[in-house]
Amino acid sequence: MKATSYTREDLVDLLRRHGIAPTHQRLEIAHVLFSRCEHLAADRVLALANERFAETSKATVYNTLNLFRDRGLIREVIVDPKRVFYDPNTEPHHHLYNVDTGELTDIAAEDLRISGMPVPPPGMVTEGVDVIVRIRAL
Amino acid sequence: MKATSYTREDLVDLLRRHGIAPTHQRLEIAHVLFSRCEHLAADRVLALANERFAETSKATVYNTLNLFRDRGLIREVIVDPKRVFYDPNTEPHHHLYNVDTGELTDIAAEDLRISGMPVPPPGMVTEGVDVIVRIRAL
DNA sequence: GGCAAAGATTGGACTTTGTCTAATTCATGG
DNA sequence: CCATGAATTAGACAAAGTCCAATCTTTGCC
Ligand SMILES: [Mn+2]
Ligand SMILES: [Mn+2]
Ligand SMILES: [Zn+2]
Ligand SMILES: [Zn+2]
Repeated sequence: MKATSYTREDLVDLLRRHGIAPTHQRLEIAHVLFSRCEHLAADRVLALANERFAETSKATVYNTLNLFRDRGLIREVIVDPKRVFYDPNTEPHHHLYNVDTGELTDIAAEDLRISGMPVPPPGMVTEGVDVIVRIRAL
Repeated sequence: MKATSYTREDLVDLLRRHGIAPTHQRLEIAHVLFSRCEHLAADRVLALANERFAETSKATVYNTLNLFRDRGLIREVIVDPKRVFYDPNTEPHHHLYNVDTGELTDIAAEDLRISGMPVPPPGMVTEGVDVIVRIRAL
């Protein structure tokens, strides 16, 4: 939940370090993702990217989110069957999901200890461990 | 992973105990879910329910899965943004997900200990905790 | 059993999220 | 400035799931 403020140069640099050509649209999308530290769905990213000037298409938003995810800039959070959330924080951490409101918040990795992690079968690796704590009113 | 074999009477009873009228289609779907202890997506349930005789529609499969879920007979597993898996095992337990093959297997609750569970804010309750261990070839 | 009311099922239209494609636009470096 | 490769785009498409109005079953009651 660091509220780091990235300059345009920072973002250009970030994309370049991940082997991504820093186009206008990609920078706008990166700005949307990294300026706030929220968990956004694609439709929100599209809306926010076009808030000032409409210049980014739906196809580009999806292309870019998938690209950023493949290059390890962002991470998907699968918590709602209706849409994928994108998380600008790729450090290991977990999630608290309010099933009533759809609000998704972070749980720091240190705050939650898991013991007894299964050893992956030979020839397989553990890609990640997601913990989702679902909460609800009442 | 108990391979309990339910008779038709058992299933009628199970549905009645959950306040569900045991119709032909619901019994067939319950049979599909409880005779094998797998994690099935809706399209698989539809295919399996109609294997012997085609008598159950897509709408009924979705209606019934949602009903069974609401009444606590089955549980959803959200692990793949493309489809929901239905789990006939509603006891607390966790999941191992093979992202290459889509195979989903159980991790017994006792085998995985979680410490530091966040306390839900006042007026909220923890509905459940899902742990998904994602594994992949290589 | 027979009947009516309540409840369940159904085909198909619809919605939503996401992907794909072929055409266009853009960036770049020589 | 131009050629070339890369990125963007509109809109068609796909898949999962929901909704609806018409029809069919089930069930409680006589
Ligand atoms: Mn912006
Ligand atoms: Mn069957
Ligand atoms: Zn997060
Ligand atoms: Zn399971």
